[in-house]
Amino acid sequence: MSHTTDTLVLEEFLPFRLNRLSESISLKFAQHYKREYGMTRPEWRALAALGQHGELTSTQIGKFSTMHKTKVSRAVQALSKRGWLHRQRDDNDRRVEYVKLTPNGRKNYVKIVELAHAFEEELTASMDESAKATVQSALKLLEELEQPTAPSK
Amino acid sequence: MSHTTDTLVLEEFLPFRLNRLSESISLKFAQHYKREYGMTRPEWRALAALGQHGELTSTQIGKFSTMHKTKVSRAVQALSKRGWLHRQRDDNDRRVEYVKLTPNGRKNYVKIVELAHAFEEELTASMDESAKATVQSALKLLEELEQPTAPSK
DNA sequence: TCAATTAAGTTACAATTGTAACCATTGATT
DNA sequence: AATCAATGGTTACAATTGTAACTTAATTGA
Repeated sequence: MSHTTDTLVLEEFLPFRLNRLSESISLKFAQHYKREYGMTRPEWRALAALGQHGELTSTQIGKFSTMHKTKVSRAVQALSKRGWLHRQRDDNDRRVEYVKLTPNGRKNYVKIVELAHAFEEELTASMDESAKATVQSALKLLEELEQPTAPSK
Repeated sequence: MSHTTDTLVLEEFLPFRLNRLSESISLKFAQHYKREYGMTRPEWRALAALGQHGELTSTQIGKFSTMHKTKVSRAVQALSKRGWLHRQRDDNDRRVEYVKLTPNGRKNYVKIVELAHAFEEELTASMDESAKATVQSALKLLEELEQPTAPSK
């Protein structure tokens, strides 16, 4: 029927390309916060979610950072041990625990965020505005594939 | 100096977006070959490299599929055990081993490639041609960030 | 009110991965 | 030729992750 080839060119295959890009970029960024703070990726993500949204439950951290609850649990423990988080049980629903950054936690968050902004800027420094726009559009398009917009009304 | 914000919006951060996209898409595709062939991601990648390029050494498989040599080693072992690969020592350099698909290996490779093509088409079915072109350009731009083109001459 | 479900979060265990050490072999240096 | 360094590939061990079971608490509904 159609152009069914019996081979696949890996470098043209979308999942592979995305995976390769993501790995190499994430890894490069991870080196920064790993070297300077000994932080792991799940920890960075939990930190980022808390820094952006303020007080959150672990479940919410998982939602915002798309991590499984066990990863969240371990990341929260690790960040707590550093003294970067404050944890507080909900008195109405004692299963729930609210987590937020301590002053020290936020101080470090801010520093890492600076790192992040600098990293992103340096990474994309060689692209002109139109190239950047293309990347933004593409990301948006791809993200929409994931969650096909709910029919409005 | 510039627009240094003291928070980061995770959903706008390039490494995060790429990672999230890549994970969700790769995972979705992995379900196919995992369910139907019990194959892991490293195995699929090694298979893809061999299917595309023919006979390869493990080192070359690693190059083409961007995997570490231990991953390659284990993947090759697993595929061998299935009878999908044929391995042959180089007589000139007896450290090296050439790996290629057996007829049965190729038969299965072709089937999985069909899966892959179908998956990619279905995934991008909702995009029109111009959207697809945008995605292609963006991927190319991002990939160029990684390996800044060697100065010609 | 008191089982039976369900939810939030942790923990135990198995599978996967990464790092480093390791063989075996080849190539380079003397 | 004899040593030394480098290369292809595997293996051992440690760290990371994922899955499932578990704990505690809340909710449902008979």
